[in-house]
Amino acid sequence: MQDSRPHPHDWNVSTDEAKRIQRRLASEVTERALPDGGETVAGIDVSVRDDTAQAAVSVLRLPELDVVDEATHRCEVPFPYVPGLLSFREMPAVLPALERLHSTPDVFVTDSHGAAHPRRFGLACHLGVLLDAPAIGVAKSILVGAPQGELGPEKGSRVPLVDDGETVGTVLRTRTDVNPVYVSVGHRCTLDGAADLMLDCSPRYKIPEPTRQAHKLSRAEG
DNA sequence: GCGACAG
DNA sequence: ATCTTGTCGC
Repeated sequence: MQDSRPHPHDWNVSTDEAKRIQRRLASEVTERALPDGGETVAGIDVSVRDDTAQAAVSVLRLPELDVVDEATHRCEVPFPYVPGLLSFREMPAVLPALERLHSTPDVFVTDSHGAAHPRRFGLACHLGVLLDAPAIGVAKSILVGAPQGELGPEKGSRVPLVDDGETVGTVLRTRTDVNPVYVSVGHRCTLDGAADLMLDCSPRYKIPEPTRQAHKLSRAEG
């Protein structure tokens, strides 16, 4: 992936400014069909140790899920962890890592929420809008909303994640008898399409292979 | 005021 | 997220 725009965003902002930015950019999230065919999916994750963040991106090709590209970037964390403002903590480390890729992924997947967020603008949305590319959020726990109805125990089972009367995500069982993950729209995808793709990316583990690989890479030293 | 709260 | 050993189960 080649160099993106010079100053996509100023990350040194107050929490109030961050919330205003989220509310403004949330209106730019669009829903549309995901590209189909033998695509490449980039998993993104960030690990933090002693105020230093290491972002990692692992690009996998479907349907085999072979790793075809990787990149990392380390920097000081510029923002504390505040529920709802995760993107302001992790994006500064993620963007430089993306610029180091040798290819341009078709879809981006983050280990966080997209629209399943207080202002409907989680990290997956922020990434998708800044890159203007398809993005999906896959979190391991709920930030807002509640599962609608009971989720079946079988792999592939799914129920809506509803917040304030609005479907903001999908509770998806990627492994039989294992806790589900929470999928939500980041940008340029439909909720069902996102859940379908994440299921295709989880042939063996609960966590989709792209973010699973990125998680390992973010924890690796270097 | 109290509890909840992605990573 | 991170700090951490052993342990139950396929």
